Amino acid sequence: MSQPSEFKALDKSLRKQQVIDAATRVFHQKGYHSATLEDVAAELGLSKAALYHYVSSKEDLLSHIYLQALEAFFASAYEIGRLDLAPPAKLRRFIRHHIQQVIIDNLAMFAVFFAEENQLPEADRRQIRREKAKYTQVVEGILAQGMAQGHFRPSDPRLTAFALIGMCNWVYKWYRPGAKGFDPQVISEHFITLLEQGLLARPEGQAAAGRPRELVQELRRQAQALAAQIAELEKLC
Amino acid sequence: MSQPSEFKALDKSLRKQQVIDAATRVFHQKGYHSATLEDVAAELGLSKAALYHYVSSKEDLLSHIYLQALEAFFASAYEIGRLDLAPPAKLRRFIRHHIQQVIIDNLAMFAVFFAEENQLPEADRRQIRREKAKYTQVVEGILAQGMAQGHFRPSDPRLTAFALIGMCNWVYKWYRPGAKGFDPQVISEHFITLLEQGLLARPEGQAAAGRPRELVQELRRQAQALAAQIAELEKLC
DNA sequence: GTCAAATTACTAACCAGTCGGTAACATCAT
DNA sequence: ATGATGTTACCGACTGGTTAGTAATTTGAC
Repeated sequence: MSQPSEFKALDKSLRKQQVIDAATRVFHQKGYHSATLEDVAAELGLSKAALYHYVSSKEDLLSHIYLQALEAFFASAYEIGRLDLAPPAKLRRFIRHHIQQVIIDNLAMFAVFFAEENQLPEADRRQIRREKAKYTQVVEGILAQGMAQGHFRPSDPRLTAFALIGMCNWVYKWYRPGAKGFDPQVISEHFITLLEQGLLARPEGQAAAGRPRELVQELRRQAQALAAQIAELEKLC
Repeated sequence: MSQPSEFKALDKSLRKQQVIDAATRVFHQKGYHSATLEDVAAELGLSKAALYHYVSSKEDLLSHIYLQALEAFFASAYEIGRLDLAPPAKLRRFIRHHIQQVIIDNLAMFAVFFAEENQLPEADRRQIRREKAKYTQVVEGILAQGMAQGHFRPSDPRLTAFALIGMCNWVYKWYRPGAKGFDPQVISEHFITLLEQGLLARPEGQAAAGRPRELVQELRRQAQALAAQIAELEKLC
């Protein structure tokens, strides 16, 4: 019968997942190179040699972590990008998903993902870079669409995407699960509001003046940026 | 005489700095643990043993990098925090300084700083954590002040500080000096405008300025208003 | 009894740090 | 100025500990 062997197979892949998860925790805590396979084995109550039943090398272990991180990235990103929603709503969904389901649900995984890219062989590294670029492009697409439809203030979509993704990814550096601290939902909504509304108080921008001289410089720069945006748009008309 | 010995001392500390800089580059590229002292020595055309004239251990080398990173952090942060400026102007200065003089001027150093904290002994780690908290508090202070004075929309200053710092720190992940890509000044001003104004188009959150033609008109109006503000302020200077 | 899971015991490579030494140069008493 | 004495900057060769990966062997579930 194939039933038992399927059970076996399931068992084995389940165990393999446990090995990967243990490695993720250990690599996160000690760093990929400092961590030994004995550490990983100890985390599971196994001997080092037993790990080689499930993975072929330490590097293979790291590759698996990266593959799963990419899966987490793209689990819903594409669908959100393709949803039939107005860009602001799309963006809100994306941010909530990225902060909560991607980063916070996989803290250790992304700590490793962001830290150990250079330990991978060049071929894998190139793939990772491509996939990251794709992810940025999803955000860029939402932003560009929103600007074209007049929902968002016009600005360079790539630079804005970098800002947004950086703000969200950085969460892995300071968020600690449990107990006191910020709730994932609170973080998401705070970031969404900050991104949409900005910092400045709405009613009047007048009191916001520092020294006139600096303000003039600042306004001039804004004026230049505006002029560039106008020029660019006029080409399209 | 003490003159000659002082010259010597200067020479030695200069060489030591070269060693630290080389280590920063190598640690950045390969990671602290993967990098060997032979790699660092090769970068300088020296033998491994020679390094021990300038530093006492590999870990000591890493400590030096962290100390210098903290210096870079605080070189101007405190002064900016204490300046007699309105909070929005203070914040703009801070962001420009952080992106350009802290992160971009020391890319490799901060790549190491953000990646290798766990390789330091616990005592050093605690100090680093304290200093980072202080740095966040400078930003928090500016934000809280700005909210109290009605310049900024009220919100949790710590969470906003995390967002801001994350957005700016993340630059080290994608900024590549030289050639094509974004200019440090452009990045700073873009982030400042995004943070202050937010993403949403000004007049209404709706599709008020849907078509490019209307958008151009809207931007022209903004430009005129800006020009008027500039003219008015220049009279005061 | 057989096969998968796991173990103990081992090897080969690597690397931080040490040691003994050398060449170049400075210092200074004579 | 000279040569005795010390110092600085460096090197090649080595050591001792560590660790990825392997081989031979045991355990135990069905």
